[in-house]
Amino acid sequence: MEAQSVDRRSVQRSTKLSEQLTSILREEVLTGRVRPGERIVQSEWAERLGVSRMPVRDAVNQLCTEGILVQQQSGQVFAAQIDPDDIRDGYYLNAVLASMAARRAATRISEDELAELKQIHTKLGKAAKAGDRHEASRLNWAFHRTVNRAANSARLTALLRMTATSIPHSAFEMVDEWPDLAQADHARILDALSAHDGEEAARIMQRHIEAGSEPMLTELRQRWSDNPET
Amino acid sequence: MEAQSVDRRSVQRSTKLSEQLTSILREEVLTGRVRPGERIVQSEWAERLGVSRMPVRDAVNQLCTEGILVQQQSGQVFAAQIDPDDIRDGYYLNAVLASMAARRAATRISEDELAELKQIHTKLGKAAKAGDRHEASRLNWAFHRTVNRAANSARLTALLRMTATSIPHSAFEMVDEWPDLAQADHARILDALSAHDGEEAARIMQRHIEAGSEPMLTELRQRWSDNPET
DNA sequence: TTGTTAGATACTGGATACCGTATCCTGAGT
DNA sequence: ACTCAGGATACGGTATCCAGTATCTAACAA
Repeated sequence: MEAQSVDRRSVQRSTKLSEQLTSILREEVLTGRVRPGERIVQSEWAERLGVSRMPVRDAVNQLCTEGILVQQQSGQVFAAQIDPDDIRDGYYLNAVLASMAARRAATRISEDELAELKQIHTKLGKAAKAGDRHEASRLNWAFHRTVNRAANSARLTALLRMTATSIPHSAFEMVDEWPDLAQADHARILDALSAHDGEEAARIMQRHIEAGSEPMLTELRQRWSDNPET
Repeated sequence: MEAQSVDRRSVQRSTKLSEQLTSILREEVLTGRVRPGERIVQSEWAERLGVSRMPVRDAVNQLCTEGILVQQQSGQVFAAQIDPDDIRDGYYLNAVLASMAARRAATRISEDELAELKQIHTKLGKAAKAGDRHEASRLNWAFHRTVNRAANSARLTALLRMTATSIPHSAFEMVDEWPDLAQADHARILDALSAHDGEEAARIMQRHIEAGSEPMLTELRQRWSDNPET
């Protein structure tokens, strides 16, 4: 809970300050540094982070709609109680949304986008062979982002963004056998998209994401049972 | 697009101004009064609605995370293109979330909450018999809200709130045979919850919501095919 | 001692004014 | 017709201020 002011000059022009604060606060709650039920006071965090109240306000609002924070009628805001089930549901929901996106992408995807997807796919294969996990992870996210973008739905994109917040970006670097499984799934997804077969694409995508999240969930269950009450 | 300032004194103390504005703006976009792709300028809407920029800012942010509005890197905000598939997906997603909530409610629900649910259920039955559709609709929402609350997950609640925005509150008053179907489903859900059978509750809940949305979706498809390009 | 009430305190939502910056638009010059 | 410079525009953020309300505290009454 010590001071950790935000360095504006470093990232500035790219990201909005309120978004940085959203990430910081979300992390604080999700990692338990801010305890469940703890009250969040805008002005305190503003001072602590060395910013004005407004971007904190925006961040708090955002996290309330994400369900990371909870606002009661009085207006006071508290850290939500997040349990393993929430994480599990979050992953599953992400799979459902990604599957919807794949279905829609199949009917709308252009040749250019297919080509881009194939390129990412082969690059990912090379990175995996070379054992470059970081690059593989990056390309994996690029693959999925491209499919989601091809779905061409602002609403789906927004919901995916929300559910994705519970998934660590480095998640796939943890699992050993993941790259090979992913490559096989991606290939099938690519086929389904090329054939414009929405149902097939949706089916594979959902299984793909659920399978990918499984190792992380067991890992999480492990940690939680080690440490039942924080 | 004419002026329609907000009357504060009417609802005031209960709802935040920014939430009222969120509803208004969402409605404007969803009904097409604000055309897809049309630019949203905070200060214009602030003046039009007779409020300051700030609550408009909050509303715009909220709608961006809902995917009703889209913000591009430049910072400019535009009305999203919402198509029938988005609505369909929204309903389905709502069913998935409600099903998750039911599963969790089954394991956690208290005797008090079960009693409350039963009370709502019987009241709904009476209202339906009496042909009071408005009251029946209200009680239906109460029923589902109670189940969702029993799930006791801030995160699920938040996501449900988001998906619910695409569902008109009066939706169920439109469908003739709905009350009887709903009563039967609700009874089975109640049984599953009483027996603390999560999987059963989840299964029925999902089918229940999907079935309930079907008539509205055909209605929507109808309207859309009548009027293919707004 | 316990319960109630009145006052002090603190925090949020909102209004207002202002600044720096990035984008866009427009028009002049080539 | 094209490019580029400069102005207009709008957004994010800061700083203050205010009103309403919720919570806390402490005195007072039962």
